[in-house]
Amino acid sequence: MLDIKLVRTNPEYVRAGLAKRGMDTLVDDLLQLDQDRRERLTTVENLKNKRNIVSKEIGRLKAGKIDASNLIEEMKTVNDEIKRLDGEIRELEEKLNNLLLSIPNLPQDDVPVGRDEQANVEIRRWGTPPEFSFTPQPHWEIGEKLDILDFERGARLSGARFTVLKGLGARLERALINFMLDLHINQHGYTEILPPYMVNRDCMVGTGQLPKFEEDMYKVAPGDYFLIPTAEVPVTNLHREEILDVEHLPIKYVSYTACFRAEAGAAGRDTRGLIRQHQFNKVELVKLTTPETSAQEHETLVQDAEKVLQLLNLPYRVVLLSSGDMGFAASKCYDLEVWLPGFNTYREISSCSNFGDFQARRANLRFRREPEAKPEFVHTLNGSGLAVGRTVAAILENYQQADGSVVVPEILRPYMGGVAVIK
RNA sequence: GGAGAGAUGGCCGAGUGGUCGAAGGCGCACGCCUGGAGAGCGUGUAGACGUUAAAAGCGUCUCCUGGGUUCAAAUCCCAGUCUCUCCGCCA
Repeated sequence: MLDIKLVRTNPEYVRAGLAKRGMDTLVDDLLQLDQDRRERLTTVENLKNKRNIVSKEIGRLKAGKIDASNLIEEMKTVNDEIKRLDGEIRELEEKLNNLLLSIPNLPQDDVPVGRDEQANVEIRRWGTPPEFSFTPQPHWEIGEKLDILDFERGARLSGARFTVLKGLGARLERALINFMLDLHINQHGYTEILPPYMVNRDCMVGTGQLPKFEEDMYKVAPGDYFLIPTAEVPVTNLHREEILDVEHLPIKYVSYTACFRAEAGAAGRDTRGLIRQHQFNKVELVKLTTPETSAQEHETLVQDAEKVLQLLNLPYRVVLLSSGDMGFAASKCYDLEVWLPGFNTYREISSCSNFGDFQARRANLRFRREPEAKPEFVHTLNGSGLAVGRTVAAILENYQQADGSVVVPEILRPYMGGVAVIK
């Protein structure tokens, strides 16, 4: 959520930022609602002040057995006016708040400006795409032939975009989850969180999924629950409504969860394979930090995610997303794209974002520098470390051999009971 | 699912209609004291919003949430959420 005070004091800056996202008509609406609200607020607060003073006077008179009925009558008309103004203010605040909740974050200054992924900037590449003496297969064909991925039965159980993992396929998924968690816990200093997979509406508003993207979320029938689309939601909201001690920052959490996405707008895209599923596994990194350190923490977050790909020896590149390609809540975002030989291209496997105070303001997530200091909003960051299903796809495609078998990356073998080849 | 109890400041806890944003204690900060520490003593310790260029000051709101009664609500009424205890069910 944008800071209404920033809109008020620096509307041109906000207008310019939103223009980079391809929207600019909202600032005037915000200013008008804000001004209307403040005008009425000043009036009604003066009336309430009067009411408080007179009420105390009435109390004194009654205590002294003196008649106060004329003052009580006067207050009745004042109360009618207060009630009317309070109603108007409530309406204006609701409009203002709804509008603010539907406006995306402003891009940081070093984010490339553009309308879509065409304007993204490649930052660096790591590794060399493997050469094959045969035509590399897409992962779904490899997985089906090895009888470790079962798309047909996934569809029978649940429908399109659901997959069953079997035997060493299931084992590989589980090995990756444990490998990633161990790496981030032991080498990168994150604390593991295993959160609920269903959260309430407040959490979804806090991280920015609601109110704008409700149609992409799975809603659970009894109660007002949502299936989490990413561990970002429960983990970022863990400290909502809290004021954290500055010496506890940065807080670094790593969390494995299943993720659930309706993919409502993705009909016809990535219909085969593991790339786009309604349910998938992900290991997520989340940081809460101070404003002055968030840019640096963002860089190290990306490096922590890259380390997974490096240890698995999977070629990838880092891309800085353009203003038009970034997610709603992000102020700056790097994607990691892994090389997929079956697609002959790089595909997103991790998205690492700095949200600034955008989510913190929604979730009322603050910290205090000194015991007596005024609370400030933290900066929140997160990134996949990594999407597990896509990592399975990347391993199958990069490590495939002419005979249809797949070599297990060395670092995973201890997690696979020593299995070196899936055949 | 049934029955009951409860929700007050960072924490504990008092407060059943009127100088209550809230006693007291703990914790924390600063000062005094001390060779130093502790004890002791003193002072101070919520947040949001509005007014302001900003601060100070002032005002409004907040005692789980949302409505209501009243000139006046932590306190009375209604609805909801959450926590705890007992019973039932259950991996």
